[in-house]
Amino acid sequence: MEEKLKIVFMGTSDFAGIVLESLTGSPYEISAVVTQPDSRDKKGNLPNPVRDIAQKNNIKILQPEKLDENFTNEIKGLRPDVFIVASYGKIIPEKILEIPRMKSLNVHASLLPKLRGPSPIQNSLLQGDKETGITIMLMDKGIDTGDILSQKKIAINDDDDYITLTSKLAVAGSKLLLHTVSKWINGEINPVKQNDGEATLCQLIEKSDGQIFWGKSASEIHNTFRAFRVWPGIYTFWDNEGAVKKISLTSISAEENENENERHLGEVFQKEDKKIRVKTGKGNIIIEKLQLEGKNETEANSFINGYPGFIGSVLK
RNA sequence: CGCGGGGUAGAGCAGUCUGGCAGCUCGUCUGGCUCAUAACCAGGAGGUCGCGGGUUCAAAUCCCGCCCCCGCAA
Repeated sequence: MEEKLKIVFMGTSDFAGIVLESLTGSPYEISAVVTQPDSRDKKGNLPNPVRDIAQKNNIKILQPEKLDENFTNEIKGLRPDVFIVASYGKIIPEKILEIPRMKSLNVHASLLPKLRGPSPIQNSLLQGDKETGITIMLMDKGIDTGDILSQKKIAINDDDDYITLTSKLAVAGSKLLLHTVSKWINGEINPVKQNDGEATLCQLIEKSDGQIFWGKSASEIHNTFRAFRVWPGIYTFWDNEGAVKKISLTSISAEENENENERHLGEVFQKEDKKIRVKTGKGNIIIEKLQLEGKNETEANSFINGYPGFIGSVLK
């Protein structure tokens, strides 16, 4: 009888949560889950699906502040056969990656070498791509530069946003991972080097990336909205009779082929159908729901009942 | 003690500083008008002004305590 394969899982996001969930149903043993420390908030802890799923399945949870020597020794003590990493959120030192005899596998949400880095899902949406995918690869000291074990393409629909695309990718990624792991441990896969010449990089997303530039086209702004659906969202500034307030747009659509030449960029207006529109560099954005700073999210039509001056103002 | 905005009719808001009839826009109901509308006209219903206490002839408004929602920062 051979022993069960011992996995240590490392991950933090929603994407990682779905992958972990599928591993809990696999024939392998999950020795421990490593995830980011909980960030605290006045209103309670930020959700961490990985932590929650591990808790539910009675899996040991490690939330180290630093991936230092103490942590390295703790992991060594678990004698893992393989690491599985899915958007952990920190760069993992080579010393740790080298611990398992069957190496460290990463589930990355792009078709590598395209979109290496921490935000592949958002960036595929930002670029308006029609297709992305999942790559399972071996981890090395570079960022998403390791040899590829398997890949699967996923179509992006026009109505996909960060939430739906993450879910699609995670579900497909989970399947591909289980498949790949079983072949990998049986020595049935030859890793393939990445073509570095075709590589593209994506950056960590910052809150300020969510600010809208009205000079961009409606479809570019809408792509930003799709990409930043969960975080950081998209926002703009409204001068309400001298008081400049931040407004988050929480539901919008794009109207690419309309052109209101006589209006300013960022000007808010209505047409016969009463929808709230904003002029952009190319086409209009229709605002369906929004949230004024300090207030709850509201329907755009309700908002203008209370703030009729919104129509005709110019957003910055 | 991190900084700040807010809770008033089903929805969105004004009114609070300076106490004095509970307001606006939308929705809703009734009737009218129109070839027609997310249009227009007339009329109506709908409120423990977040909760508790205090001051006052009089409190949405001033004072004290509490609850809840949200933005920023981390």
